[in-house]
Amino acid sequence: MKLGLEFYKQDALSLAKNLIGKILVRKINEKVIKCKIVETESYIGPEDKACHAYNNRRTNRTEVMFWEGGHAYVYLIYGMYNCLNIVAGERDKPEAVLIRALEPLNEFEFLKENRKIKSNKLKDLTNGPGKLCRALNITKDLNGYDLVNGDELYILDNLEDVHIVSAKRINIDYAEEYKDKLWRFYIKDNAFVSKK
DNA sequence: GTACCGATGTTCT
DNA sequence: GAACATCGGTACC
Repeated sequence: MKLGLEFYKQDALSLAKNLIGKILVRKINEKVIKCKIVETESYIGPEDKACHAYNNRRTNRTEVMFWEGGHAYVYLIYGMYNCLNIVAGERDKPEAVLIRALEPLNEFEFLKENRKIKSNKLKDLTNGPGKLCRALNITKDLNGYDLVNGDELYILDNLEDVHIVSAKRINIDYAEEYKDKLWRFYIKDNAFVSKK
């Protein structure tokens, strides 16, 4: 069953944990690509120095984080890669959950064609935030997309039991006392997690 | 296996 | 002009 508005209205920390194990669905033309979410990170403005919306910084880029939960926040990083976030919580509270890694469940050939890399390992297709966006053709066109009412990108519930562990977030050394927060979550021993 | 490096563009100082 | 929530290739163990 598709996750509804109430699910996305929880705070980013709970949402990051509760998104683990859920099924991300990407519809492109007639293809319906399904992937299990195996790794996430919380970004909680205005207090979090690692968050783009730290100190309530509200710009064209961060605007979507201020929207109601259930929207996609997609931004460009290092000039080459897009990153997909799920906006959490209430309107005017800038919180989001970064999707860091996915486990593909179908359409493996489609994902591989999008990635254009030498590796033949399935896990190399989606074990990082920039990689999974390229594999699923997620670009800034989807920034602000409505995951509750849209059908090109949405998330399905999954009742499967998962063993979640928490860890420090990745590559935010500039965030001072917030860099060591255990705001990253992933499925223990899952091969598709980006970093142990 | 690890280490380094370049690619690339938007945002903010 | 610098920084940046990254990645893939190459070089070397």
